Amino acid sequence: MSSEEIAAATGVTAAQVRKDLSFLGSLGTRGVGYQVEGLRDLIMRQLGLAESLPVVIVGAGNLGTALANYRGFGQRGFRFVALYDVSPSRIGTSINGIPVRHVDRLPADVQAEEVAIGVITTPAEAAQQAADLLTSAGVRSILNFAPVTLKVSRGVTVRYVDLAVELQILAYYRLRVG
Amino acid sequence: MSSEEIAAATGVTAAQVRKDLSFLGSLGTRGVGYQVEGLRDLIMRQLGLAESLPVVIVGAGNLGTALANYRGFGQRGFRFVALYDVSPSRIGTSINGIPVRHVDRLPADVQAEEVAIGVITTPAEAAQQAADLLTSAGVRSILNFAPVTLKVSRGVTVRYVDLAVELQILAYYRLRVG
DNA sequence: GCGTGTGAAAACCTTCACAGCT
DNA sequence: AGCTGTGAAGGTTTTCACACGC
Repeated sequence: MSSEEIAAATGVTAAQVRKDLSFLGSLGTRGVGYQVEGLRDLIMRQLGLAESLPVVIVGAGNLGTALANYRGFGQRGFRFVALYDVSPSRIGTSINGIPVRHVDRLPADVQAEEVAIGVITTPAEAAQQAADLLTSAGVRSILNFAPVTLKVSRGVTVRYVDLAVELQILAYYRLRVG
Repeated sequence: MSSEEIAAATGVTAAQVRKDLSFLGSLGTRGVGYQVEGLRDLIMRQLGLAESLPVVIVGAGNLGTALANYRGFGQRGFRFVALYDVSPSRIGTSINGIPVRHVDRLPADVQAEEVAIGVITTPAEAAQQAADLLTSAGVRSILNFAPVTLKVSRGVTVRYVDLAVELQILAYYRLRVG
């Protein structure tokens, strides 16, 4: 597959594809193109995702449930250990085969499974508590869906996904370009 | 509130706050700082979000439901008109007061309500169809949660939120920085 | 001949640092 | 005295364009 074809399939420019891939080595064959399957494996290995990375989800509401139900995380290199909540009606159930447990059990599970990443899908009010719980259990990477800025100690990486912000960005382009 | 304080609250640098705001005009008072309430209103107006922008959601599964249940879109400048699905068990119900309708009704609703933005929360297989439906109804901005690249005509803006990619980005930082 | 790999150029974005206003 | 507003510097990312290998 040529860089041109990869570009068309992914919505990036061909030059960008070539530059980016060049950082990982000379992966293509001149005059021919790239072997996509090989690229995929190499990139997964570079990300440390050759075997699945364990992930926990804090908050078993609609969004947490949506994530747990989302197929395809397996092939993308992740494995959900459990969801954590405080609501008695949720605890003890399971979603797509993933158990819902009381947040009290999170620290032990994180230790046992060597969980590297935590996802926060709680209401905004509970997000900081969730972050504190995760970091004190040893999680150093957090994906936060709650619309609040989290205070975390140095060395902890937080990535934010704010659904309203995504819509606002679209609203912006609508006026400029679109 | 000073640029320093805004920076601390949002996780950006003070210089960045000042530069960004400077593009909208001379909004602060030297020696004093910014009036946050006024900034908020101005930015909302600049984004065309002074009065709520109508949005439709295609796909009333877990993720669509999560979005519909998410409070706070009102204050952020958006209003969900309806969710659309094809499952008879979902059609006719409502989520957080937002009706779930058959996708056939989408074009008429988009026209009637002058919907500007569509959100795709369908399974991957149905996402392209959803995009075609939205664009032919006149929607020119799409927020896509399905993990596929959409083919859309020129003039249509698509923004992607891929939950697995977000985790992969975290996995990357974990190796480099974290 | 075709498509990669890559220096060099261009575009873009962030940070610096300080003059100037309140 | 304190904090904004902003040119200039510095840094990063993207695009260009073409020599080189298959």
